[in-house]
Amino acid sequence: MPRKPSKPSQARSEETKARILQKAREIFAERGFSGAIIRDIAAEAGATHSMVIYHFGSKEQLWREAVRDMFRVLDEEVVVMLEEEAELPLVERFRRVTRRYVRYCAKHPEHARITISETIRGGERLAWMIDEFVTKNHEGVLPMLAQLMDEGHLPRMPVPAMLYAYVGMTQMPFLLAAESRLATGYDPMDDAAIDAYAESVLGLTLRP
Amino acid sequence: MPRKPSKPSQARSEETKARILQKAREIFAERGFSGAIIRDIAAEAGATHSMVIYHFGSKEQLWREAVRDMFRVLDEEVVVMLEEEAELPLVERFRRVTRRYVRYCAKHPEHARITISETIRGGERLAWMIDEFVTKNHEGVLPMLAQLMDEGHLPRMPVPAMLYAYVGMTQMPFLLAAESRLATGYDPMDDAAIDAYAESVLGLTLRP
DNA sequence: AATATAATCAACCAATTGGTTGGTTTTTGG
DNA sequence: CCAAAAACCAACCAATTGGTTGATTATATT
Repeated sequence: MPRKPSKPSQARSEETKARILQKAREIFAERGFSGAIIRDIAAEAGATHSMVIYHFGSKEQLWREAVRDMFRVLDEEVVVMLEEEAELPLVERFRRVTRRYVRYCAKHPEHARITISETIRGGERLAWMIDEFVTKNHEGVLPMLAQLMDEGHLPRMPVPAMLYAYVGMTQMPFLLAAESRLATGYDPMDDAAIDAYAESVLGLTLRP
Repeated sequence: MPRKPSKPSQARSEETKARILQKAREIFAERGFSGAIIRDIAAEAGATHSMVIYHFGSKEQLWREAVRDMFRVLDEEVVVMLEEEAELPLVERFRRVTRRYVRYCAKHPEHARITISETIRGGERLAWMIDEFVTKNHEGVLPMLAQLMDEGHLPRMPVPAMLYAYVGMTQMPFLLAAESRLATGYDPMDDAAIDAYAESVLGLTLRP
C-alpha cells in the first residue's frame, strides 16, 4: 500500500487528480475494468502511472472515484431539478425528467457503459455501486412509475419491468451508436436526433 | 502461429472443441475480450490452454468462432421461423417474433453482453461482427418496422431509432438482471416473468 | 502390428501490468 | 531563507498471460 497524502493537498495535485479522474472514466467505460490500463490512463492525462497509484491508492480505488464522480454528474444534470418541479403535475415531471435523462445518456454514454459492464461482471464492485448509488436512484423513480401506471399513463406491468424497459430504450441508441452509424447510417448522437428521440421515448411510454 | 489441423479431425477433437467453444462464449460475455483469460476458459472446459490455441489458433479466432456460433443460435431460435410465417398478417408476425426474441434474450444474455461490450470498444472485431451478421439481420427487421409504422401500428419516429428502442427495451431487463435482483428484488429471468415481459414489450410498442 | 498423423500436455518465453521503492523537485509554513 | 511535507518520476519487481516448442499419447490407415 502506498502512503496516502495526509495533509491537505496542493492546487497542483488537485489538477492532476481531476485530469486523471476524467480520463479514467472514459477509459474504464471504453475498455471495462480489466481492460483499462493504468499506464494508458496516466499517459492520456499527462502523468505517470505511479502518480495514479500515489493519488488514488489502487486501480480499484481509482475506479470507485470515477464512478462516484459519474453519479454526481447524473444527479446534477437529471435528478436535482426534480425538487423544484415538485409542484408540477406528475406527467409533466415525467416528461421533463425524460428529456433530461435522454440528453444525459447521449452526452455521457460512459455511464451506461460502466454500469452495464459491471452488472454483467457481477462481484464486489457491482454490489458497492448498487449500495452506494443505484438503490437511492430507484427510490426516486420506482414510485413515480408506479403512480403513473396507476393513473393509466403507462401500460400496466410490473414496475421494475417498466423501469428496465424505460432505461433500456433510453440508453440503447447511444450505447450502440457506433453500430448504428456503421450499420444503418443513422447517427443517434446528432443534436437534433437526441431531442427527437426524447419525444420518441415519451411516445412509446406515455398514454395520454 | 500454431499449425492448423489439416486433415479431418477425430471425434475426440470435436468434443473438446465444442466444450471450449461453449465456455468461451460464457466467459467472453462475462468478462469481455480482454478480461477473458484463455487458461480460465480451458480449465472450465477441462482442457489446457495450449489445446485452445491448438484448436482455434489464437484468442481472436476463438472469439470469432464463439460469436459465429452465437448468431447461428439466434437465427435458429428467432429468425428462421419467419419464413414459415410469411403468410400471416404483419402485426401477428411481429408479435410472434417479439415473443421469440424476448425468450432468446432471457435464455442467452451473453448475446447482448458480447455485442454491447464490443460496440463500446469499437475496432476491428466490431466491424467484422457487423459485416458478418448484424447488417444481414437489420435487412430483415428494418423494413418490417417501417411497414408497421406506415400502417400506424408503431409510433412514428426514425426507423433506426425504433429499432434501438425495441432492442433496448427487450434486452435491458436481462442484461441488468443481477442489478434488478439486488436492487429491486424482481427477477426478470423467472419463467413467468419472461413471458409476461414479452407482452409488456408488445404493449409498449404496438398501437392497435 | 507398424507407421503416420492427430490430439494432448508440460515447460518455457516474452510482453504486459499493477504495484513498490528510493530518490528528486516543488510547494508551504515558520 | 530553510526545513518539512507533498508531488512527482524512473527503475524495479512479481504475477499474469498469449503464444511457442518439443515430447508423449491416442487413433487411424495400411
